[in-house]
Amino acid sequence: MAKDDALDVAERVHKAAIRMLRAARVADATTGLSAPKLSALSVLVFGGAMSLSALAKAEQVTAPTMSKLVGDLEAEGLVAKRADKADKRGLRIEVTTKGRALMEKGRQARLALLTARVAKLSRAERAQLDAAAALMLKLAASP
Amino acid sequence: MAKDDALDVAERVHKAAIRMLRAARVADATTGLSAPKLSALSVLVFGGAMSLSALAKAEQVTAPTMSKLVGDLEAEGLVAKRADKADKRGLRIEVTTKGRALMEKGRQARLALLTARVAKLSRAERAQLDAAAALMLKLAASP
DNA sequence: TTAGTTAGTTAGTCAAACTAATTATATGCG
DNA sequence: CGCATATAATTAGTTTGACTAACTAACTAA
Repeated sequence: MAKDDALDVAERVHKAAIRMLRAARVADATTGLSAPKLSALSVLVFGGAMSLSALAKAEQVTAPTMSKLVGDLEAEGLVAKRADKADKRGLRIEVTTKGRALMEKGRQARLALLTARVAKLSRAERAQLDAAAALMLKLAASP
Repeated sequence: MAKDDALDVAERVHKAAIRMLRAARVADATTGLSAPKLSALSVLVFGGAMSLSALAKAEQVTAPTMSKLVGDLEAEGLVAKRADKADKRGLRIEVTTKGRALMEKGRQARLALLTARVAKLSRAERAQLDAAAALMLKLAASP
């Protein structure tokens, strides 16, 4: 049976994830923040304070790109740069209370959109979705 | 039980989808094409030839932005513009053979990455993932 | 027929990506 | 130890991709 062939499953999950996130994306406007800035902020909130290079790597951009983004976020009071005690070249980039609040707002808007739709599913379907979420995380983390 | 609450499920699926696609994204470099161009090309391949405004809407950008992107893609020989017979103002944007091949290459690279990981799952897990894909499409299409 | 709408393009601006080069600090080897 | 090399972040300059405003051409309906 072709239906559970790894390639076909990868294909369908890939496409479905893209469509779902694309639909959710329309909610981002509520923050007034650009997608790259919102995304960087989100990584900081969930991953905790980190160096500029670590953040750049997480976001798959170069250090200069992230340097500029973080500079802008700092100017808006959404993140703060602290010196790294152990390494004088390095930074610790932290989310401020204001930054956390704004990120949370955008996140809520996205989730509200998705939640309204998830709520229409049956209990069994929600369980199915939840189990798949764990699997997708596993795929993402896979070596 | 909180575990199948709609908000929690939405939250976990949202995060998992983001992480999975972020992991897959590293493969896009193989095409030499930028993300917006690759994405537009992909919409054309799967959605078939369409007008500029339809493509712009699908990609959630404005008409001028898409006009420039399509112009670039045309210059690279990846798409072709044809006049709309019924409406002389309109265009039909078609993918060329070359465009289709390049898009397919990028798609394969992404999917190869995911497929390798999906293949490590059990048959039951793949089935679970596949069922969830259908549900995510439903969420994306939901009004 | 003419007023209003829709399709697409052009012009101009800004944000976000890159590479190359700079500065400062760490690290490691002879 | 001292110098070469590597690493962290920034600065400078360029390109790409996003927007709005303004335009032309063509369609639609009063």
